Amino acid sequence: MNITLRQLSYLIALAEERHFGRAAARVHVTQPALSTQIRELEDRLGTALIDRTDRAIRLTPAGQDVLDGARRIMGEVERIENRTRWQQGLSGRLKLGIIPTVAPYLLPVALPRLRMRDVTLDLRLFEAKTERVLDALGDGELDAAVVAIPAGVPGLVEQPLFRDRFLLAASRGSVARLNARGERPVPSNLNPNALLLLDEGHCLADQALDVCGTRREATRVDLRASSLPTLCGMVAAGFGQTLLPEISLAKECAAVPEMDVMPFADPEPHRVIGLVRRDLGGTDAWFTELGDILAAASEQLLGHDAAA
Amino acid sequence: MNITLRQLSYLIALAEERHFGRAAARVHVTQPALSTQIRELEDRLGTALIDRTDRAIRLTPAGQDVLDGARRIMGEVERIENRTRWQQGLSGRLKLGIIPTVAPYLLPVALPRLRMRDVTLDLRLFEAKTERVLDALGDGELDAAVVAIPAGVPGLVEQPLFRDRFLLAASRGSVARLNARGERPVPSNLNPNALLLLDEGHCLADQALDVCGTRREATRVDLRASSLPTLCGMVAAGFGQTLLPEISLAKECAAVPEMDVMPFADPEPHRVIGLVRRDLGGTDAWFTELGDILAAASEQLLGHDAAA
DNA sequence: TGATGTTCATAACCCCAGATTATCAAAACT
DNA sequence: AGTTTTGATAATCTGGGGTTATGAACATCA
Repeated sequence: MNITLRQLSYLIALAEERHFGRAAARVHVTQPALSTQIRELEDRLGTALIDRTDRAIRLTPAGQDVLDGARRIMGEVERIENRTRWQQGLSGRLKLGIIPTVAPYLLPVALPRLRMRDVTLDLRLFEAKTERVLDALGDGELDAAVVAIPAGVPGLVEQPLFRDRFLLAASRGSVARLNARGERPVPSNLNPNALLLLDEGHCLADQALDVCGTRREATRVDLRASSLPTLCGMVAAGFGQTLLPEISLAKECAAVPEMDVMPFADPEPHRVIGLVRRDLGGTDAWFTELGDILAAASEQLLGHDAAA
Repeated sequence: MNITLRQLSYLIALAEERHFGRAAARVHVTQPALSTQIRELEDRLGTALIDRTDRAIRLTPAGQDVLDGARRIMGEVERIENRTRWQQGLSGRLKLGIIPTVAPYLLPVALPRLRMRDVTLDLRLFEAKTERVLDALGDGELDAAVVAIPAGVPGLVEQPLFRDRFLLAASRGSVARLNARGERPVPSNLNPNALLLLDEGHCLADQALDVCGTRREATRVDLRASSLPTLCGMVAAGFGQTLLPEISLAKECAAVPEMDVMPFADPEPHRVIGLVRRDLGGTDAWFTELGDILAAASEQLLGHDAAA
């Protein structure tokens, strides 16, 4: 058998985690798989690379030497991938992550625009909560992702796409009553107990809690929706009120007529949706190109220029 | 799927052969296997690497770029293998090629000596004619080989092991008759028609023809042995005479008592057996160590110091 | 111009490398 | 001693990558 990139990448993971189990998790395999690959690398090279005498994993001198080479090799591999993959702009396969509170609204508008730009583009979408999207991005499973920025993860490049205002959503009656008073509501004055939120892990829920100055414990924990349409349904049924991102309005208001929205008082709370990618130092023409298309889509969707 | 070293090595072969079939042969796979790997590399990178429009294979600019990276990577891989594999001297797995006119005589003496030196050594032997041995060596399938030197192949390092004299072998009667004359035979005076040789491809046959100043066509082409024991049997049965390497004498003379040998007149014809390896610029302690053991074995076998 | 040969791509099938789950053994805590 | 943690080993299954057979495109030649 021959030495493989797989073995080298496992070695790197092991050297950095100093633990077989964690290293295995990092490269998304089970611990025995990693163990055997390391062992095979060792007898291929005829040398022990890992010092197993001690409890703590440590590299032998030879192991350190191989590790250095492995790092150079994997770096060169990554360089190859990045130089070639995108040098001809936005084409080929593109794996894009996107959060659930944006995807169903932005994509129907953005996808036709992408298709218009390049019919050969093979787009693979990955819809998941922010954390999983960013993990996948960090692992190189995704080429880029649409999330709320700043993501607060080092090593990522962020490009703002649009400013997404939050609006108060409630039943028609409640909104009419508020309107009658003639003043626009203030987020921090909302009754936490009547505030409906998305399930845990959705950044929108965190952002809503943030702008309201509330903690999750103060809210109705028995009523958490796993998607915005569900949440809107609950709001319309009079279970409470919530914050809706502007990007969802057209679709949700049409789908749930018993719900109404109204803007908050200035300064209006909002989130910024951006396109992020790993910082690889390569050309980023494709990245800005993709960003432009998505921004244009949001502009069409929001009916105005919401450049963040 | 991920990019692999296999794909990169296939790309290098293809770039150098400029031909799918030949490149496939070079890496010891069939043409479809190489084709699919190249294709997979291409769609992994999202770019055409090979310009197939023309009849002649050519790399696209991207292909050239990837090729450069691939070369760096494979170089680094090889460096890793050579640095680690032998840094602790002669141990671990050792793949050794050896020609058939040396193997059965040298090995029985050399193997115990190797084992004595290091019981952990996992020795894999490959017995084949010179050409195949050198091919395997060049491919990196072998770590070293025992052949007649100079091998005439660039990029190989040669270390002489011993001087192997050729002696005239014939039936007891013939040898007795020659001895009676009181003079030692001269190779170029042998009757080509009575000269028995090994099958084609054995370097010993070429060397015998060389020292006799004869061409193969002049010999009895209907009597070619595929091994020295067979050849000795033919000689003993009175079919003709041949040249035997000194290293084979003890064994063959004992096995075939009806055969006898006598030395040639000075300057005695001979071949030099050497240990060869690829020139990799790494440490060669293991190489000289192995050479020393083999030379000592030959010394024991030939009963004298035959340092070449 | 049709026949033939060369060359790369594709299809169908097969096998082993490498994954998984389950389990063990040894060391490090209670 | 009992429990937990961690890496190694065993048994098993699957997909990547191999092979052979065949197709399609193009060049070459009678």
